[in-house]
Amino acid sequence: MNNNEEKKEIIDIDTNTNFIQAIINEDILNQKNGGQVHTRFPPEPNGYLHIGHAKSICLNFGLAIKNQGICNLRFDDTNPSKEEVEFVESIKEDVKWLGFTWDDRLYFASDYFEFLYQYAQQLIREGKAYVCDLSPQQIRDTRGTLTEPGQESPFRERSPEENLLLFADMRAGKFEDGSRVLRAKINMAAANINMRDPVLYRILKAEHHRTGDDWCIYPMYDYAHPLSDAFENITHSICTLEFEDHRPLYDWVLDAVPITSYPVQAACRPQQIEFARLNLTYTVMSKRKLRALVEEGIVDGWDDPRMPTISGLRRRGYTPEAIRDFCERIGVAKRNSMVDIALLEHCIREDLNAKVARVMAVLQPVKIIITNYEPDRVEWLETENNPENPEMGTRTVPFARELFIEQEDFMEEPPKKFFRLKPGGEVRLKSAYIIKCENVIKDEAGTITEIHCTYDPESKSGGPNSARKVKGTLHWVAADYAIDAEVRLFDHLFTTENPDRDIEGNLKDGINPESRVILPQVKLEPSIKLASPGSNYQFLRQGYFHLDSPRPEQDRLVFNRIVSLRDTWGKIQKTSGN
RNA sequence: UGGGGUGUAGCCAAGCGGUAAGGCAACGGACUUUGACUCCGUCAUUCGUUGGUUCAAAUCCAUCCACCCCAGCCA
Repeated sequence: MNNNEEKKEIIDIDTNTNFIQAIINEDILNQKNGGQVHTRFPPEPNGYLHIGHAKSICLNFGLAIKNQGICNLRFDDTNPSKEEVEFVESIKEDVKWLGFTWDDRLYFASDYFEFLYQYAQQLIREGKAYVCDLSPQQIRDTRGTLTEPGQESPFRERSPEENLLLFADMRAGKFEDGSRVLRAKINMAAANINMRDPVLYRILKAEHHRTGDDWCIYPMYDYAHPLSDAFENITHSICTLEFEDHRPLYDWVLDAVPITSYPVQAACRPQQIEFARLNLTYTVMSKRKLRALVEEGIVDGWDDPRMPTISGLRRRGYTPEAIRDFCERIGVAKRNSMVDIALLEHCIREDLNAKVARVMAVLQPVKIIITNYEPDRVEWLETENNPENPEMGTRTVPFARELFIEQEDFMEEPPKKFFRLKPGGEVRLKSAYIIKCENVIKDEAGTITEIHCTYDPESKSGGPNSARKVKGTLHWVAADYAIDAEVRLFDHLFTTENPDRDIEGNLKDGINPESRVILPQVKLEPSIKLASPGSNYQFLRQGYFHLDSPRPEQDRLVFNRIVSLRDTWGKIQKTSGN
């Protein structure tokens, strides 16, 4: 077996290959770029990151880790009119929170402005770029159409000397915004519109969040990006599908600027590779629409727990592990797709099920009186914190004469297979006793105020006679020991699976009116007093909940529902029309 | 109508000439002091279409069809 075959075998062990990893495997085999893998995550600091960015982050950092390579964090800050420091800080926080590190490899395209300027001068000297005095409208008018070639600019044949002077004057601020640009001299008849003498630099008298007013001309993405990649020795420059048409330009720029002249020692020829961005059912992902949700007050902010932003998911209670697992499972390909949000929900349930403590919480309480239990008696009963993980130990919960159970756990006239409390029926109270419904008390309006039950003292959980089986087990809380809290139930933000396709006009029209339901009077077992903000729990039989970090307007505990438990009974109910 | 992409199950996604992986969802069943979890089972005779090459095609060739992206001095 030769060296290459050995390597191939090692690579083949990794079952999680996608087309990009396949390219990398090939590159390593061929010792392209010395077999190194160096990627970058290059956000523009013009907004908050969302789960779609998480896919890119996991891809770029993940590929580096899997291939013993490195990944940079680079801010693509070439358009000062849209960018702010606030965004660079939140982006750094989100990447870190997701569990990735860039060590000392934090870069900004703006750090390269001087080099980029010098290379532009070089392009001018070589006759590969020229200053064009056409207005934006004129440039548009002469670019041609999808089917017709463009027309050459009357300034296309300016001499390098004149171009150099003009470009220097652009930098010196002698011209108004929009009055001149630097253009690459490529081919106005190219079938690919990006190659029809694209703009390399524009005049923008705007304050840049890092370089202040040092510059009034700024490089365009198509010029800055390939060179930034090259300066940083990026081997695999991964971006989304819409840049496929830009790849020839990416390569043109790299060809036009000789590698030997780089400010750093570079040995890499970066390769642009495009993949399909993430779309999720029941949500929107475009920055424009997310901003609209915030600005129109449809949600509370960028970190509203219903938002698909990283900060929203974090506030909702999603864990980095679950999000990384999700990104791993959705795969990477070139086909435009729409991932079912049920997969994300599966990932968070799986993660939390294994590691989060159980607690009893009655969301919509109704009172139970155990008529044969002494009024002043209280028993502290032991119950497991996590049946999936006995190492998490046990705690005690108080049992007394007056309890709360869930309203929906009692029905006077139950349907078939209702394994809960009903007149004359028995249920087990989790980790406590079997009780029997004896009597239902109502007010004048006919609403149930109390349910009178008796308990079977022999049936105590863990006791010698606890083996007696009844069909249902309910969660409960002792009334006098209950802690009050507010609970926010979250559901899909939109009612339609594909809001981008289905909603025309007002986003509001597509919003799920039950995307947030607030329950102000939830009863929790007393152990919850120990909970610290940001911690996650499973509320028994309900779902996974996250203790919200205190906000100024919050004067009590607030729990966000991350996701409900799977609910087979609820599904049966729905389909049977009850 | 030009150029660039993509079509494999309800949703993702492997597959790269040798007879359709895996996950999610769904549906049965077992277990259950969470109607959860777990477990077991079912779920593509067929890969956008139609032809062709071949002993053999999701894989190669041709044809047609559908969908996505591109005419910013945004990224």
